[in-house]
Order: sequence, then structure tokens, then C-alpha cells
Amino acid sequence: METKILNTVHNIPRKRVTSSVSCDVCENYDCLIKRNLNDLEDYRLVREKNNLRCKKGQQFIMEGAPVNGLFFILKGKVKVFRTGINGREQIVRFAKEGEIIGHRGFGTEEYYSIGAIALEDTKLCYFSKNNLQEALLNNSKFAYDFMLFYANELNKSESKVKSISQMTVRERVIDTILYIHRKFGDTNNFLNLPLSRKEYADYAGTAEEQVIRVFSALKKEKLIVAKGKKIGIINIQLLKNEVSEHNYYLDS
Amino acid sequence: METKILNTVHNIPRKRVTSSVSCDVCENYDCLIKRNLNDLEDYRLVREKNNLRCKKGQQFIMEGAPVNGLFFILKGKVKVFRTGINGREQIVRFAKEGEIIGHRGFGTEEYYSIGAIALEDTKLCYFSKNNLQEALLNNSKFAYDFMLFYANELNKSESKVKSISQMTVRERVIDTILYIHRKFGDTNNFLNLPLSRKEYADYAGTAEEQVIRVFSALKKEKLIVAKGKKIGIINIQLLKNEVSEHNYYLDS
DNA sequence: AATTAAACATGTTTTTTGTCAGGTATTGTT
DNA sequence: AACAATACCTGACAAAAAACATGTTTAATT
Repeated sequence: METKILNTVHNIPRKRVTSSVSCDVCENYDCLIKRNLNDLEDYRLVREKNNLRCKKGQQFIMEGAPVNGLFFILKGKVKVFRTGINGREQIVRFAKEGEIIGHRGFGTEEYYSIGAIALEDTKLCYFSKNNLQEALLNNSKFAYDFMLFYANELNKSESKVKSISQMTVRERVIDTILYIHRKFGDTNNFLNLPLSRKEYADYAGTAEEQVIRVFSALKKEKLIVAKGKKIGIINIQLLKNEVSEHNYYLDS
Repeated sequence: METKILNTVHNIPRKRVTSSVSCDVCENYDCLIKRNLNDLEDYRLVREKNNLRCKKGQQFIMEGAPVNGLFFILKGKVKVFRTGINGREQIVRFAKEGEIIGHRGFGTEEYYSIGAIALEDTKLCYFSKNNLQEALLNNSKFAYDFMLFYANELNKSESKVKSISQMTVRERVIDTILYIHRKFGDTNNFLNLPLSRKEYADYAGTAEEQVIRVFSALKKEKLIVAKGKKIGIINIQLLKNEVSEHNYYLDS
């Protein structure tokens, strides 16, 4: 158990700092920075940003490390987690292009309460806390956008509180499948983000065996197909129906 | 079951609009508006604010009602809840002087996802969404403060996700007692906010009977005293120890 | 003061979930 | 191809929690 925690921390290859990619040419129009770029070009925020590359499986935020800045995903997929009792991993969310990582530490928190691991080769943009603060305090529209972003995150988080405390294991697993589908979509009817049963469990807040059982049941009921990590949804409506009483609305 | 939901909605005495209390003379220095008052005096936000009075037990936010503004508690205590499956009430949090109610609806949400009930006679300040928006978009410091506020709320909410999914019922009940104690304090060793076992259950995410059982156990173990709704903590350290592995940090 | 309703309490049963133990299949590595 | 490692799967059992039943106390109402 103990070792498991440590495993995720040691032996991490150094992040490579690439030549900085300008925000001007960025394609992520969902990105909060990009959306406000017109007003921000003069700030150090965008001039001094850094780009990082992470290999698949690499952890780029450690739980407990001091917060010096904030990451945006330029390209790739990431899982955000925290370690609970007995080193039990809890996956907070999955993130893709344009999303922010580490913002939870931006408030009064001095240290990251979460860790982040790249699920595939990932490019990140890094903005320092100071530069961010400067931009926010000098641009009310930018600060307002950031505020709305947090407000939405809050809504999602609270929906999750509700789900966890009121859904059954089966419902939570279904909800997780739908979440992955909403967020990452599918190609050839297979979800675009391959996850292990363990990862489904860590997100749904249950044990690996339970996920396996639910998957087995859903396969028998012809609601999904599952070839190893490749999960396909056969009847999304029936799945949605099962969780519809609870406003399923966790993240998008 | 169904009727239970409805009961909370009908037959509500009209809110009385009192002569507006100026923010200048307000004593709630924790209030986000009050803290930024120097920069905000020229905005309609503070000039056009309204004051409302609620009797004990009165609901002043209905789930599903459109969001037109935002409430601050000038004086009193409030419970914020949402209705889950089978009309099962889930208490999101308790709030006191200076705190904001209804901010979850401020993001993209058009309708309140929560309801709010006064737990004692309560005075509220009401700010319209438009005026708030005007002030936020013209004052970066104010927007930044609001952003930080949401960031902190997010941290709390996510801590709660962690707790709920990893704590036992007993731990969650203890955690709730400690939460009430942190937030409302005690006098003569009795918590300042009297709640029913049902309300403890709705906050802790369990059933009334479970809370009663845990209370009984804690009484036998001489960790608390309980005379009806009056709950007193005897040994706070032992209680804290039981939940310390989990970062107990939900709200303050 | 009597009556009713609400809150509190506890024992029992049932359901759900977690854990353990032992498999097989799949994948990756040498 | 052989091997190890990992992921996947299933059954059996134990633990936890929820639901039910029922009784008692306390508070509210007439």
C-alpha cells in the first residue's frame, strides 16, 4: 500500500521545456487565455509562458508540492487524482485540450491537493501564479471569466457530491461511462479514452471488482460492449435513463 | 414522498422588504461586498440593494426558480439543500452572517439548483445579477476576490467528495458535528446551532437512524452529550482523531 | 391537561457493498 | 516461444449500511 503511493512519485523523467508555443497560433478556443488574448497580449502572462512535454504515464503535478502556477493542456489527456486513506487513489476528473490543471491550488491553498498524470503524450502550457495574478487584477473581464469558470467547476463538484451520496454502485459506474463518452466521445463506437477497470473504480468511488461486475452485467444486457479496455456503448438512451433521476451533469 | 417535496414550496409568507440597510454601517467584514466597499460605492450594486426578512423556517430560495440575483446573510442562519431521488433532502451546507447564498446559480446556470431555508429569523441582502455583473466587469479587484471565493468553495466541495466516498457513516457523523462546531461554535459547551438528527443525517449523507445510533455510541463513549437537539462536545480531540486521516476541511 | 404530532431510540431484517481467494486471458518483454 | 506481469473475471464470504418495525420520549397545539 505505502509503496504504491511512492511509486507514482519517484523516478520521473525530467519534463522537457520546449521552445515556447505562442498563444497566437493556438487552436484551443476553449482556453480561457486564448479567449481573452486580445486583452492580455501586453501582459507578462502570455509573453513569459512556458511549454512542457509529458510522456504517457508521467506525473507532472505531485500532491503536496507548492503551487507556483497553473497548467493548461495544449494537447493530450490527463487524469487528476488525490490519494485517500490507505493510499487509495481517487480520480477527481479527466481533462483534455484547453482545460486547466492545478487551479484548485490557486485560491488560498499553498500546496497542490491533487496530483496529475498524463494519460498519453501531452503538451502543457505553464503560467506562473504571479503573472496570472497580475493579469487578473488588471483585467476585470479576464477575472470575471475565471470567476465563471470556478463557479461552473463548483457546480460540477456539487453535483458529484450528490451523485456519490445517492447513486448505487451500478449507477455510478454507468454515470462514469457516460461522463467519458460526453467528454472524450467515441470513434467506431469505442470510447476515445481507454481506461482500466481500476481507473473506472477510482473515479466512480468503488472497487475494481464492482466495476467488473457491472460491466459484465451491462454486457449481458446488451447495453455496452467491452473488449479489454475498449468500451463501446450500444444503447446510450437506456444508460441515460438509469441515471436520469439524478441530474447527471458531472463535468462535460 | 412526493408531498414532502411540495410541502417545502407552498404556503410561504411573503418576504418583507425592509428599508434598505446601507452597506456603510454593516458589521460583516467577512462580506465580499463590504470588503470591497471603497471601490464599489459608485456602482448601482450597493445603491440598489434590497433587504429582506425571513421568519424561522421560511424558504427564500426555491429549487428550480430562475436566478435573478444573489443573497448575502446580514444576520441569521440558513440551511442550503437540494432534493435528490425520492425527495430525499440533501443538505449542502449551513451558512451564517456574511456568507453568500445562491452563488452556485451565478455561473451559467439559469435556475437555482438548491433551496435555502432560514433556520432562525434572518435578515438578507439581495443584489441583482445585472448589478453584480456590472460591478464585477468594471472592477478587477472585486472580480478577483469573487474568483478566489469560488476557488475556495471548490476546494471545500472537493474535500467533501473525498470524505463522502471514503469515510464511514460514523466518521461522517463525527465530521458533521465538528463542522457545526467549527462554524457556529458553542456556548456553555452546547453547539450554537440546534439541528435534528434528520438534519445531521441529511448533511452527513446517511439515514436518521444511523445518526441516532452514532450519537448513542458517542454518548456511551463519553465523547459527546446530547439532550435532544442540544449537542455538546466532551472530548473534541478524540473526535478529531477519528477523522484526521481524511483531511477534514469541509467548509469553515 | 389532554391530545396529537414530531422527534428520538433501539432491535431486527434485508440489501448493498467491500474484501478475499483463486482463477483465466491478455499483453509485453526477453 | 517462453515468461512474467498485468489486467480481467467470478464466486464466496464478511461487513456495512439501509430499511423496517415498533416503542418511548419530548414538544406543540387545542
